[in-house]
Amino acid sequence: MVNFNDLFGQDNLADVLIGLFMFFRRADGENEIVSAPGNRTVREPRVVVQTISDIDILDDGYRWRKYGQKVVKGNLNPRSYYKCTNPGCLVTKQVERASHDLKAVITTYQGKHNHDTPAAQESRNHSANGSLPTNAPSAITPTATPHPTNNSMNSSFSSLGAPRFEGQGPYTLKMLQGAGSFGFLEYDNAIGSFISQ
DNA sequence: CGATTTTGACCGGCGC
DNA sequence: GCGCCGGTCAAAATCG
Repeated sequence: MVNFNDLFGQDNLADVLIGLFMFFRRADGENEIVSAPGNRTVREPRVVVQTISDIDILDDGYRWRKYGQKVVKGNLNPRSYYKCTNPGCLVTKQVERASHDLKAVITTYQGKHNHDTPAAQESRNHSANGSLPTNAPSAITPTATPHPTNNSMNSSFSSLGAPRFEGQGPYTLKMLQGAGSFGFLEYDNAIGSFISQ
């Protein structure tokens, strides 16, 4: 396992974390309408994070236990399923690499942690831990400034291999140049229309 | 020795 | 009703 601190302390980090994009949307049942058919039990917030990394396991400060691995259609690479090991925390995440971009690791989080990050990392979490992350994995915010590796990594996620993003919550991510700042973009139904049309 | 990974089987939903 | 597909379980193996 590698955690962010380790990552940022090592040399191979050079290629590890360049751009990071997160798209999130709250669906915790507050303002979200989940009565639409086909949207039954899956209404937890989903966060899709794409990172550029050589390694698949990006430790975001939580502890995960792998519970499955599957090869999904449209992607040669297997997808791994992880669960948060903290008691009472049902957060899951799945990690897979982009179909043809072996450097792109797509991590999909589901649910919210109801506990603090295991006291392992305190990577400049200037924010008060009192209120847990609302819907964004705050632990993932890269602290170190990416390097000026001007890889024009504009792999637009046009037809991302991620299936089941149709209809309801198409969260996608796009890459920016992580020249020290990352952006949040919301592709509300852009992909949705792309698929359903 | 406990925790975690591995890997195949199993299950439920969906489309045909 | 059947088969495909994605997701989870669970037993054995492995790691630290």
